[in-house]
Amino acid sequence: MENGEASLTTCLRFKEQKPMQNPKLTAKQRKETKQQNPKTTKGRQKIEIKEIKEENKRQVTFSKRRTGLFKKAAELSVLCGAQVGIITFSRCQRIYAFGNVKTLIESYLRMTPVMLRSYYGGDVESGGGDGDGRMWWEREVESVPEEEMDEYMKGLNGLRENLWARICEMGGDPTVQVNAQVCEDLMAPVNWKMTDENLTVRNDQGQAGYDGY
Amino acid sequence: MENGEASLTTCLRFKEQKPMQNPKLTAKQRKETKQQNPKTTKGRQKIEIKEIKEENKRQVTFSKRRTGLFKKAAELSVLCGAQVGIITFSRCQRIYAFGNVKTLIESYLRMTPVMLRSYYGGDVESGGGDGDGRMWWEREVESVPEEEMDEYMKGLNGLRENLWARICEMGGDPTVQVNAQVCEDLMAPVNWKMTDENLTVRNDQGQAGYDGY
DNA sequence: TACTATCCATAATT
DNA sequence: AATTATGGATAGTA
Repeated sequence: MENGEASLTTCLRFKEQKPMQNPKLTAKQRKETKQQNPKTTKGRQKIEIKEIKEENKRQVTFSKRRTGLFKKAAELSVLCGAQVGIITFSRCQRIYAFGNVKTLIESYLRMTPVMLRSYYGGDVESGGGDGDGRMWWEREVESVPEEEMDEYMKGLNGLRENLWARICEMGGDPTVQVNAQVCEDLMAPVNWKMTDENLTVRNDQGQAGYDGY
Repeated sequence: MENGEASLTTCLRFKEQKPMQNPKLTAKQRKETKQQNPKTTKGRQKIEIKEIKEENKRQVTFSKRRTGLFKKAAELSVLCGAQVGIITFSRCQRIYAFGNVKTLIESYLRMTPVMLRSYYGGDVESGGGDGDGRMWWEREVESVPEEEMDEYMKGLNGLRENLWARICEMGGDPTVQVNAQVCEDLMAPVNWKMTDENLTVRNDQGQAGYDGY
């Protein structure tokens, strides 16, 4: 740990040589003495990337860095004409989302081949289904021959279960639907303005002025 | 446009006073002259946040900033014990994703009340369904009374269409399923290591060494 | 919350 | 791709 020791030494030396600030001085006095001794804080120090234990510090960091992350995402989107969506769950499962998350999720799922598979029948029949270019689960109920009806029902039922299972895979009671206020079209592709209100999505009505973590 | 003029002036002055570098010098010679004249480039300059027109420059910026964004997301996740997922579509609809996107999407959808509504029947019946605490679409086919079967079928069929419609809402041919190689569990909560291979998700097999945008 | 010194991401350049 | 100098994000403090 030569590195750690080195930075510790630096830190101590700093403290010994320059006591940060005389707490007895008023703000005005501090401002006046700035010219002679401009160093009033240690400024930003390097931190190790590991979980922050202190609850309060962690909340502050989460708030600051989340804001920074969303700002970077907005810049990336504008500069490069890309769509960017971010979903964040804080420790206490509060959602913070950035971008047109709903649309992006749908695009994402559409490009994910595992989405629609029959629960009972294994993989979706490849090659376009039953001769008319549609998958079996795309056919009208009325077009299913009577003799295939039972199998079709089973498949459809399984598909429904499978979809629901996928949605609820994370656990928890599937019948409980948290009534989240979900922002959906936050980010215009150009001239997007960054405000905390635009960025932050809350599960409940947090008190104003308290970030809520 | 005082600002633009000012920065232009600055730029010109720099060029006039300090020609960046003599192109005739070898790398070794440049390194040796560093001590006398340390300024060899203009370094990072301030840019306006607007769409980059030059294709090549935009690709480079997208690659750099995407990497930076994902790194920030990883740090946020580790420092604050939060789950973070990012979905990015480049201009040419190439997916780049970060984090356990699948899981986060499922959580997100679970907290979104609009997910499951009957296509025909309007809203899901509130209050727990038909007396056994389950929604109608959760019931086994076998438990549906004969006289309700037709309506049930219609509802189920509608539900299926509704789900699929939601998934495909973005447009495009729903039967086309791009075989995306989707990373699913990229980010361990702690000790997560940042490598380009871990971060980048491609829709196709790009040539090695070419970022592909 | 606001400030400030520091450090890191990245625009420009090779 | 690699390098360098700058600009902006942010850790620490008040």
